[in-house]
Amino acid sequence: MDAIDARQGRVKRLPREVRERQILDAAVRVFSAHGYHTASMDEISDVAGVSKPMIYAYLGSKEDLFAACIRREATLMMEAIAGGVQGDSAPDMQLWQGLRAFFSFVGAQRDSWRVLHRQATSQGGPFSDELVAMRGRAIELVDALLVRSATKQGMDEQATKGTSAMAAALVGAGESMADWWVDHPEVPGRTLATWLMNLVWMGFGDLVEGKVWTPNED
Amino acid sequence: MDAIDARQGRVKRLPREVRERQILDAAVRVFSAHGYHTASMDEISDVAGVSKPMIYAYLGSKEDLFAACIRREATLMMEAIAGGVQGDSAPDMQLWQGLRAFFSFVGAQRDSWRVLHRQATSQGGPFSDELVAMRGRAIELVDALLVRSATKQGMDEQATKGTSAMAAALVGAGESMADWWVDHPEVPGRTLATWLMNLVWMGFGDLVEGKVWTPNED
Amino acid sequence: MDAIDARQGRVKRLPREVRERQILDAAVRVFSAHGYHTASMDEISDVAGVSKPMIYAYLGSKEDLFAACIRREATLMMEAIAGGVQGDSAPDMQLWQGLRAFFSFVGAQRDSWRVLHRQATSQGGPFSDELVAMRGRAIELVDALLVRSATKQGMDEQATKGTSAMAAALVGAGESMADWWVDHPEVPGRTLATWLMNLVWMGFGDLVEGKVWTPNED
Amino acid sequence: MDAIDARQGRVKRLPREVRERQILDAAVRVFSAHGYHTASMDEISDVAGVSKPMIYAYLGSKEDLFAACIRREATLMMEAIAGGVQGDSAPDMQLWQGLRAFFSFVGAQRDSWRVLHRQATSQGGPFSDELVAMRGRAIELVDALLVRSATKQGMDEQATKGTSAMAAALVGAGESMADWWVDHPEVPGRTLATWLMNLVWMGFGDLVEGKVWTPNED
DNA sequence: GATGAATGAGGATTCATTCAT
DNA sequence: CATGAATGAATCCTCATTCAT
Repeated sequence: MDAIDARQGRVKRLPREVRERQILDAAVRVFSAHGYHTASMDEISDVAGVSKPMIYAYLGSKEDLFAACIRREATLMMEAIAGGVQGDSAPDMQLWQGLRAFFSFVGAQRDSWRVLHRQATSQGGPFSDELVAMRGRAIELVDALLVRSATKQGMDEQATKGTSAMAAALVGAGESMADWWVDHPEVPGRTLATWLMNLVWMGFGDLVEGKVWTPNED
Repeated sequence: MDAIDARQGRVKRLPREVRERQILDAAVRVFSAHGYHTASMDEISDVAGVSKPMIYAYLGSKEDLFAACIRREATLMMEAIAGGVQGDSAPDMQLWQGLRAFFSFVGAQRDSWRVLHRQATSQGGPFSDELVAMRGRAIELVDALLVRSATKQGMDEQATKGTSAMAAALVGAGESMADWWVDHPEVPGRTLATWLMNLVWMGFGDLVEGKVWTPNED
Repeated sequence: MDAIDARQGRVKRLPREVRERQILDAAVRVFSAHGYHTASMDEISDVAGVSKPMIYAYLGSKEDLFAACIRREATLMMEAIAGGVQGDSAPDMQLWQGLRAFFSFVGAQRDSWRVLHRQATSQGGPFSDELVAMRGRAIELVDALLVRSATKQGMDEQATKGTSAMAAALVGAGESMADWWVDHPEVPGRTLATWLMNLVWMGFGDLVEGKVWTPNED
Repeated sequence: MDAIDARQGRVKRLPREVRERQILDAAVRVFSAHGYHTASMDEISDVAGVSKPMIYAYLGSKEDLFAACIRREATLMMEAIAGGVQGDSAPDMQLWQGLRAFFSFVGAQRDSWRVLHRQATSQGGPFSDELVAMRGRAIELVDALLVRSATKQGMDEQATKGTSAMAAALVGAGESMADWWVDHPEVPGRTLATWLMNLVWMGFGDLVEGKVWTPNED
């Protein structure tokens, strides 16, 4: 009455892997729609078509579940970006390729990823750990690009100091621009990438070449 | 502890204005520390040294209270920035002055403001209304600067299109840099302002002058 | 600055009697509109244009206040009815006069009295005391009429027993009819009185005369 | 008290249906005892031997719960009355049977039903919806009886007009008499039914036969 | 493996009531 | 006399989480 019950309807005895994906998909949807706190495990289990105990068994607590969502989505994004960048390109081309990939990804996930991103960065607790780490790695990558570019062109020690801050700025600029995109969906991602590229890369290039802006007095 | 308590008057009757300030101060502290959802009205009332009914009587619901916090803090910030910018300066100087003021303000409020900012932007609901509006105004101001600068130098129609996106990027870059600052508090705010100035302003200047970056192929 | 302040606006130093009437008027309005529990002392004080401490000083607790409302309104009603009945009339005419007065009163107070009545009879607690007493007196009066009428006509001992129950029924019928009136306001009160008179008085008359209805079997 | 507690299974898992009945039973008890507003969900859950979340999960909000109580009890009553009336009896016998059933039901539920009835009719809000509907149907049924009886005996057009008002009066008289019963429990329900029958039916019969009461002058 | 049943704990909100001025 | 200021005490409701089946 349990093992021999072959009617393939009643209780779908799916492999764990499939169940986990179902749950994560539902969780991403619900978290995106309502935010971390407002989302309820009940709704997630409903959307997933899985009972709550299963969620706890497979993914752990709500916090764990959220972290798993972030991890999965962020990983997808990093992979998308990494896949778009050719390792043997020049630094500027690499940055360009990365930006293109970034905006492509965000454009395709408009409703899910950016909301998750917001949620994760805003929660004070341990939630953002995954994302902070991911963001840190992104910043480091950009920083490496900047440094490589600068070094190659002979940037002086002094000026190098701020590259990491600038990398952070660049990443933030990208995020902010993605945000701006929500209200201007007609602009193609490629254009955004171009704008940002010009804005920051040209400025950085000037900097490397010694063209420094300084306030007159102050 | 009840009858012998000789401290003059168990309950100080303070005017509404004072109490409201107390409450807002406490609310900013608590919201910053725990985030909107996790913060409890109980804790806020404790920190404020006021009973909960007073909060509801004076500031309304939790949501109202949060909005009031955001409004107050954001207004303070905008005023600080506006106060730092001289209307008759050149665009680049105005931007510089604004950045200086921004980083000064953030530096002074390190623990409170930026967290509130995060909270507000992450909550999907009506919370962020105040802040979104404020941010919109900030972006508009920067945009005006960019446009003014570009026009003066004869930027072509085509290129002008993206100024608002770039303004958004710049604001985001600033926010992100402020975030980076948390982990590098030894860097003076002035330096941050300089970096950001160089990063974006120089790039923007190049753009205006027709030095456009374009991908080789793609 | 207190006694000599002759500007007749600021603090109206009205005699207690007037204040009490103001408060009771407001209370009746608010209780009628929202019901006892849902009504708030805040709203009553607002409507009365008097501060809450005054209410407590003059009328006591919320419960006391409600009782005072009931008492006042019920007394008005009893007086209206008593005023409409001529002591030297025949029983049937007295009942008729009473019904006329009752429906007149209810018709004039449509929005206030009946709601209060409902509230009072429904609250389990000590609220209804006033009203129950008043209602009891009304029933007694009707009962006296019935008894007088019956005795005069030589009703046998046995049949007399139920007069008090019938009086209660009559009062209830009147209340219920008044209720029905809300949905049929076009019917004049006089007509209602006639209907009720015919319904119960004629039946009672038959009873007195020995025309008793009994179930065939059962 | 924790580990050694050997009673088999601390929490009995009962099917939803059973729990719902338990909850409704408790709710009827508590609402009857304290009235809608004064009753607390805490007490209901205590009495039901169920935790509050179950109540909300199964029956919804306090308002919903109250409505469910009214609905259940009123339905029971209507069924009791309907079950007591024989469709092929004469109108007077049907009324008689209905009254008998009504007083039987009320007599058996003395502590619960009538109080609920009072509560429901007194609350202004959407509570009474169920009950108002039920009462309306009762009045319609009685009205139908009256009309049928009158038509059969050739009542004139004019007099027929007030049947619905009289039906309302009759229902109110019944309720009021049931109320009076609380203070005179020694009287058997059958007697009450007889009294009421005589009071209203005989009067109605006279009316039909043209014996109309009219005030002498006025 | 899978789930309906069950709850402890806590959170927002309201309100009658009373001081201190 | 008159009131704004202040609060203790409840109340409704929700939700993450876990058993027993």
